Amino acid sequence: MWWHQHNLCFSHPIEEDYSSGDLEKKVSVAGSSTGRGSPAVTLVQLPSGQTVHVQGVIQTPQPSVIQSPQIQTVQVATIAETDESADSEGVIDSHKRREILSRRPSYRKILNELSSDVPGVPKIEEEKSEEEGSPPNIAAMAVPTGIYQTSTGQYIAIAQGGTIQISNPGSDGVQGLQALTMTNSGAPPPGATIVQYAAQSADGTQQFFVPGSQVVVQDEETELAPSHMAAATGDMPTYQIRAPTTALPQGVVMAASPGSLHSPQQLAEEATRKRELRLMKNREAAKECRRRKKEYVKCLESRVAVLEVQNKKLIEELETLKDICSPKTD
DNA sequence: CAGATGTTTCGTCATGGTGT
DNA sequence: ACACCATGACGAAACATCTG
Repeated sequence: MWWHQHNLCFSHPIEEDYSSGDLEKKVSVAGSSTGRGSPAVTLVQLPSGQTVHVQGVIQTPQPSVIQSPQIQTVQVATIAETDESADSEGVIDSHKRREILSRRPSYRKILNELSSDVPGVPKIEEEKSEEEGSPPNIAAMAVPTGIYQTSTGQYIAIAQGGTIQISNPGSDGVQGLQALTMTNSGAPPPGATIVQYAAQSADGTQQFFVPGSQVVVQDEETELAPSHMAAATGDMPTYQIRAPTTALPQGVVMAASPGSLHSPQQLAEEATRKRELRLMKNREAAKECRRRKKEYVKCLESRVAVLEVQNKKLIEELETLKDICSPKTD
């Protein structure tokens, strides 16, 4: 909803709260427009507490910083209408809101569009390996043949020579990185456990997929409980990468050919497996989305700061020109 | 210090957009 | 048409701050 409100922010004072704390920050926008031709002064309070005065001296065709390319004025009007009649339409409120809140372009798209207009705005790369999404410590140590992310956000890089590197994106630098070597990286005997890994991480359940051969990294102690519920603090969770032929422990997600499913039980298991996989992917996607969103907000804030400086300069320039054009006549 | 209140973080669901 | 992805919305839990 917040981007719709931004559409109004230059004509109405708005105390804006990103809904349900999803954005974890507040940007207060108080605006006052004195009408046509008069400069509109807008106060933008950044989450850091800094107050930015954005004064529109010159009405340029340039879109507002906080406008998405697809501003939908109709939707804003609809929201206002919904708010007014909220008491009578309480039941359909949720559904209506969902309908009202149509999709906006992704942050990556918006930012890239912004950055193509303004040189100061950094681009969000298509591949996160260029930025903080992929910890630099992985690339610094070896040339990985594959990088995977676990369900708890850790990155696992499998390097040539069988070295597995695990890094925690939450920690900066090399501290979060742990490495281990597969002892039988050449040709593992069928059914044999390839490697056991004990990490100092306080994280709980681990699970990731390695396309092709080994399938699972499983925390034996915490099964598949959600990571935030796992109380493994201080313990040394163990992980195993198993060959697909081994009997998998409970909760292990593993691909199966759909054609081999017959019994209802197998179908149910398949459905469960698909659901688990979907949830896991969506979990990771949500994390990534939030990370992008934060980056997006940061970029917007920095752009506001840049525009503020620009604006100041223009005002000064205007004053100078005024002085030149209309010198005092006394 | 305990309870209230606010904030942050995370997982999940719903849904639109997009590629095949 | 379908699968998959991106993201807003929502609720729950953890954490922080305030208040009596």
